[in-house]
Amino acid sequence: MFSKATEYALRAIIYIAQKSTEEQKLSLKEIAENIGSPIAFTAKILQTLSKKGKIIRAGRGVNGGYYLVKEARQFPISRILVAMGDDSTILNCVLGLPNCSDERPCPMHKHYKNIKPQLYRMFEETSIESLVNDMNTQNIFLHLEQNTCSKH
Amino acid sequence: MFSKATEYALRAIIYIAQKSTEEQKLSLKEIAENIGSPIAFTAKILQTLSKKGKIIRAGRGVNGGYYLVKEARQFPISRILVAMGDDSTILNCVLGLPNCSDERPCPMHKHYKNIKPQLYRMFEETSIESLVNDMNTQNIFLHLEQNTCSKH
DNA sequence: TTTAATTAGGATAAAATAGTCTTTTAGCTA
DNA sequence: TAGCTAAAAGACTATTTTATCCTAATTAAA
Repeated sequence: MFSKATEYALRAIIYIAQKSTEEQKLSLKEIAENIGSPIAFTAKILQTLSKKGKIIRAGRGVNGGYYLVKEARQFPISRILVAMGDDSTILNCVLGLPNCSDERPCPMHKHYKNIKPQLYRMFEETSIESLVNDMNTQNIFLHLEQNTCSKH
Repeated sequence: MFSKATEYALRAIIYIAQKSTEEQKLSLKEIAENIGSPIAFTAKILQTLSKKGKIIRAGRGVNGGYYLVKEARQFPISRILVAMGDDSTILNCVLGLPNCSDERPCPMHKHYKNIKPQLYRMFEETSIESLVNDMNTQNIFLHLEQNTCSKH
């Protein structure tokens, strides 16, 4: 559905949002390890989320690291997609046609027209904060490991 | 949502399904022009849809070209995604996590769990034939041109 | 049986995506 | 201020995706 970079970005923001404060920054290493992403690639992504997305900020030097900017708790998840330049999935026609609309529908349009706004709203109306709240009150994690046993 | 190759494949199958019969085959050139895809790349895609997907067949030589295999009219659209190896979008977790499920939900899971089956069913329960029927009875096309004027 | 039309298939190229490595910059602390 | 630490930045590499080109194989028709 999204690029690897966007998947890592979504996981990183969720991890940072849950664990960081301006006083308790998270190192690149900690973040990369806990979201299962390559460390140097993650650095690139975090720079994008900082510079373009203004979702996180970085402190350098000793006790440096990344933390979520305060206002970002209210940001919708779509903000991450936009920062990563990867929001076409929730905006475009299934067949990739440039003019698909109710007025000029493609063959898939009538089937997708009720799903697309749900997808859009999922990313637009879910805030970073709400995900963190869910994680803090329910049994929700970023499960990285491959599930080998049948019971858990 | 899908790769370029998959988008071209979906458009190609829809075009072929609407216009071809075993007696009226369509040339590569005609198909590529009408779905707005690069001709040589389209050839590769049509080979995949023929060899791996068994959705179309090709006749070579004079009066050769592509046509939909008879049984393929009943095939679901998902068949094209599978042939192109691009069905992960309708199967995977939004965050790309390998174990995401009702039992081990990721933070986005509860928001996506009602949308994903709709997406899945859209491709699984819509047949190639039904799209052609819609196109033949309604004002539905593969609109390729960029829409410049405001009225149409 | 030659010729023209047409797809098949392999080699190659270009662009985008994914990922690494090295040097520079900034911030903390002794 | 010197020295350590961690991110920033840019160069570089690898892989995948997108796309092109050329030759071979196939087939119908002249």
